[in-house]
Amino acid sequence: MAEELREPHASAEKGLTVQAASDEPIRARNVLKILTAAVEIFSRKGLDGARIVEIAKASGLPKGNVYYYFSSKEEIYNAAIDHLIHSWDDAFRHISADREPSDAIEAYVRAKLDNARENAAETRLFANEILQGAGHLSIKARDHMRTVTSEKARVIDAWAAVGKIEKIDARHLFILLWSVTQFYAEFEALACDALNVSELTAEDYDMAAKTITQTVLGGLLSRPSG
Amino acid sequence: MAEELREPHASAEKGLTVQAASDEPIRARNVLKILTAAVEIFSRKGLDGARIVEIAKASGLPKGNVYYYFSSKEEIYNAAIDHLIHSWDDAFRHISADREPSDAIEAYVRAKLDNARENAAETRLFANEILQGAGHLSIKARDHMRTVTSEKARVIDAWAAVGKIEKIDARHLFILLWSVTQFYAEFEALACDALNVSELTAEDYDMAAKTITQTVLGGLLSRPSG
DNA sequence: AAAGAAGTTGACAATTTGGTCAAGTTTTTT
DNA sequence: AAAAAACTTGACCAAATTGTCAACTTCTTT
Repeated sequence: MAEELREPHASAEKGLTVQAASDEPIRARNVLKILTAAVEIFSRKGLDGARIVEIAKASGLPKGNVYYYFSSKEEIYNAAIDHLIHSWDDAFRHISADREPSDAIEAYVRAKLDNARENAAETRLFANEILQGAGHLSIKARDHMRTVTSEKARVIDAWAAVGKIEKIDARHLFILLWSVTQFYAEFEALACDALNVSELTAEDYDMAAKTITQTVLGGLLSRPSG
Repeated sequence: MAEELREPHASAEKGLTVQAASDEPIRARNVLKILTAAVEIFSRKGLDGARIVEIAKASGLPKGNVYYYFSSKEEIYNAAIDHLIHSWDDAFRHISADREPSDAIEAYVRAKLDNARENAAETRLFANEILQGAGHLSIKARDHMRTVTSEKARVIDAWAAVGKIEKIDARHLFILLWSVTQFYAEFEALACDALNVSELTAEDYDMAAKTITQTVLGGLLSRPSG
């Protein structure tokens, strides 16, 4: 032994992608570069469709350098999707029993839309991973999502129990809210066509939030006025 | 000349994938086999991620035979996505000015969900194509979608104008309906987690239709009763 | 400033992949 | 039944792609 003790492939440890410079400036910075580029490429092409030279080029690093930090394409992919879950259930905080349903749901929709707009690549990557069958999401991550969903479903049920909202299947309601809030980032090309614009602006997202909350809260059918 | 005049790569002519046996039984049958397998594989992996040996294996034909009918992977891909649009706006028929909004929208939601369930692979392929930027959808196809969307938006506007429904942004409303009805097929893994089931049954789809129409039509907030 | 650790790089090997093809078999036409 | 067209197939090739590595430079430690 004692010959080669350097351990190059430490890869994504704790929250390497979150904060950048501190005690390991070069490594942290380059890993961040690689993961940022990887999220972008993987989000469009998926694991098998992405070429690591593409990721290398997008990160500004030569390919050999990428392999200095990660030992395989799959390792990059796993590191990239690892912290997706956090931003996923972050917006869920707003669904809490002590708030008024209309406030809570509007806040949730806006948080979800903001996140989708600000982290479009991550949102697409998540979609891509689910499309392919979610084979790279850890059991732990999926368990967490199931737990949080069940917990929040009870909040909806409680609102319905005290007559604050209509009786509704909470889980299908969540699916409705997830799908539409993610749509604008995931299927931007289609959203642009539907809205007859060349790209989505902040105003489009704002109008989306208004339309979603108005529809989901108040419904389409005219209220019995007078 | 006069040596080799056979022209193998006629590929996907008119509606080869629609009807099977008739005047060109072998070709039609094999092209259908290939396209069916291709839709499945492409829907999960995308154009770049799919391997043609995989498609060949899934179609039960040797790779060389696949290349007898198609000259390249991209040609298979284009043939596969070509007729996706048809099923897309098929459900849109239900949104017509002479129907009652609640009937029309419920019928639309059910038609869209049924189609997503029956043609899950096609639905996923469409999603995958849009995710990647819709670069393989023809200008003509996208124009058609824009036209139909605008046309149907006028129906919504007309309903609102005569007071049958609340004033709403029709285009964002369509996005809401598209996203949620396609979600169950595209992100089945996530839907299963959310619903706490191992696979989606007809009952799940039925409950989805009920929840969507109830929410969109009537809204969550309790009606002023009494 | 010397030494060791960390990071960089282009060239290289091994494998996979898209696509070709000649020689065969089956089907259709005459 | 003979000829022609359509179809089948595995072997083959060239290009692309993943992953390796030895030599090199830069940074950190003492």
